[in-house]
Order: sequence, then structure tokens, then C-alpha cells
Amino acid sequence: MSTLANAPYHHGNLRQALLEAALIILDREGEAGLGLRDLARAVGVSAAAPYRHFDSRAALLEALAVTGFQRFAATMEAVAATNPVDPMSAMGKTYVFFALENANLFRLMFSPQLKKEGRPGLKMAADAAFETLRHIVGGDIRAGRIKALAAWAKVHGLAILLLDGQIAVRAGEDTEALIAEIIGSL
Amino acid sequence: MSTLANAPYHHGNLRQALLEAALIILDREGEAGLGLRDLARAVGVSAAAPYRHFDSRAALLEALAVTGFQRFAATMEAVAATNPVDPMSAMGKTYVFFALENANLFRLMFSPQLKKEGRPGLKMAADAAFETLRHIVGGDIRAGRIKALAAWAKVHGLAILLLDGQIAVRAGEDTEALIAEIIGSL
DNA sequence: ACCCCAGTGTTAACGGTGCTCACATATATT
DNA sequence: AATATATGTGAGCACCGTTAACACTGGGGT
Repeated sequence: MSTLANAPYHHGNLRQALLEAALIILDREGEAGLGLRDLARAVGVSAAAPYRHFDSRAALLEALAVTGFQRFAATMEAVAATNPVDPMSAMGKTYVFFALENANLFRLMFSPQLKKEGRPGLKMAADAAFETLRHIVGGDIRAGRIKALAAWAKVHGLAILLLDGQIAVRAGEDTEALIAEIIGSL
Repeated sequence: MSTLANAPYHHGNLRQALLEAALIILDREGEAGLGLRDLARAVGVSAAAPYRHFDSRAALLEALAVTGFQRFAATMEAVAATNPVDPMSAMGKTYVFFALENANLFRLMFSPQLKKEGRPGLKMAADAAFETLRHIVGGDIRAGRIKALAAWAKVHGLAILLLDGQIAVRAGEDTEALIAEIIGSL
């Protein structure tokens, strides 16, 4: 009888539960605050249990980053589906907002700790996300690869500088408007 | 006489030696590979000795990042002193090259682990570096704050994307030329 | 209906880490 | 010279990721 009472021996689908709990902890505490023991306890399982589903902590982080890239691509596609008047700047704003709203996840996605070499799953997820991105803005990119890379760099850099608080948003200044202005300035 | 013979009890100036050794290890192994025990052994001192000079590992990392910002500012000033024909793009290239040539140090300088809140020394060093940067390109920046931020974002983003290998440099392509092109494309 | 076995969870422990404390030693001060 | 302060040592703490040996459990083959 594992139906009622407390804590069946087998969790059901632990892997998913771990990922969900990990995303919450990551969001709140950042990558450094995501320990396997805490995570396991949060899901109500022993410290060694996660190793049945992830080879290592790094593998768990990689899985999180992969879902991050998937969410990222989905967000971008959702915006593109609204057929905005200015697709490029709409995508840019979405890019930056995604970073700000999912700060720790975004950081993890581009964390140097998860070096793409030897982590092919992550590289594939990232490439897939950027491939859809490239496809979405494809029409506006015939200007050439250089322009596309420059736009990407600007948007990505803006996201990171905002994330790190390097770009000071002045008192009473609207962050959203500032972002729009910077993106608009080609 | 601690002159000759081996290993005087007091190191002389350990703090400096630690920083120098740490910079080397950081460059080779990255932040994750910089352990206090290894570092202490590399300098020929016990594992607890570094704590006489740094409150914690994070404080040591902060000190490294601070010197990183100082070197960064110095590099920028050195280039500016050559009175390049196109100061903005010269600074941009230097920015990106600094990141590529000091990859792990650059990553540390902008590491989310060293959140500037509660780490005022680092924030001051970063602000100082960017202040000199702003001063150097001041003449070209009257175009307005937005344009300046956009340029910064582009250069910073380019540095990071290259660092993470996200921007694929095609076979036989000259990285330096690619950087120059992207920076040039305003 | 049974068995058993692959999958999943547990407990205990290992090595390594950052860090602290009590103590030893060298340098500076008076 | 005597003492105070700074600096280094060694042992050990708590915690972490990780592994190994064992326990439970549900499902598939006979």
C-alpha cells in the first residue's frame, strides 16, 4: 500500500520533481546555493537518490540549462507569432527581458562552468535555440552575417550588463524604456 | 638570518605572492580550479596561512578581480595614449582582446558569484575602470548616453560571446578581422 | 501465480573543501 | 631586554559531491 500513508518508497517520477525543485531553488538562491543535499531534502528523498537520475551535479545543472534554452526559444517564438511591426527590436526586447526575468537561469545557461566542450547536450540545446532565433529574424538579416552578429552581441551584452547591475538605471527612469532606446539605437 | 637555507618561517610578503600565484592558476585552470590548499602549497605555505591575508576565498577572488579591473583600465589608457585615428573602434578592439587574452580573469571580473552588493571594493574598482573608459572616449560620446551604452553593450556582448565560443569563427577566418568588422558595423 | 530482476531508493562512508582555533615563531615597539 | 603584535603551523570541524553495499518494489516471462 503506497497509496496513502506517508512517503512511498519509490517516489514516482523523481527526475522531474528534482528538476522542478531545482529550478525554484536556482531562481531564489542562484547556482551556488543549489546543493544536492538540500535539493534532495526539498523533494523528500535521500542525498544519494539524485544520482539515479543524474550522473553528477554538473549533469543536473546541464539539464537545467537545457530547459532554459528551450524556454528561451519558446518565448522568442511566442513573441514572433504575434507578428510585431518591428520584429528585430521586439526580439531584442524579449531577449533582454527573458534574461532579467530569469536571471539565475540565464546566468546558468551561459555559465563558464558548463563549458560546452564535453557537454554536447548543452551545446545542442543552445545551438537549437539560436537556430530558431536565426530563423525567426531571418528576413531581416539578409543585411549580412556581420550585422546579425553585431545585433546579437549588443542585445546579449545589454542583458548581461543589466543583470550585473553595471548599467545604472537612474532614479525614476523606466528600465523598459531605456532598453527599448538602446536596442533602437543601431 | 632567514636569508639562505630553506624556507624562512615568515614568508616576507605572502599576500603579494599569493595573488601572483593565484593569477597564474586562475589563468590556467579557471576559477573553479583555484583551491586554497593548492594555492598555499604552490607558494610553499600551510593551508591556513592565506587566512592571515584574506578573510575568505571570496575575498581572495575579489582581490584578483580588482587587479583585473586595474589592468583593464591600464590597458585601455595605454591604447588611448597612442592617439589612434578612430578612438572608439580602437577601444572596442582592445576591450575584446583583453577579454580573450585574459579569459578567466575577465570572467571572474564579471562573475555573478562576486555580487557587487556587499562587495564594495570590487564595485569601486569596476566603477573606476569604467570611469576612465568614459573619460577616454568622452569626446566621442557627446552623441549621448544611449549611444554610449549601446556601444558598450555591443562590445561587452561580443567579448562574452566569443569567450564562450558562441560566435563560431569559421575555418580560415581571421578572428581579429571579424572583431573589427563587427565593431565597425554601428 | 510465481519468481526474479532491473529500477529506484537508503544508509554509511570516503576524500576533499573552506574555514577556525590553539599554539609556535618571528618582527616591531618600548 | 621584555613584551606586544603580526604572521605561519597543525589539527580538526562541518559540509560537500560522490560512491558502494544493501533494501524495497513493481512488472515481465515462464
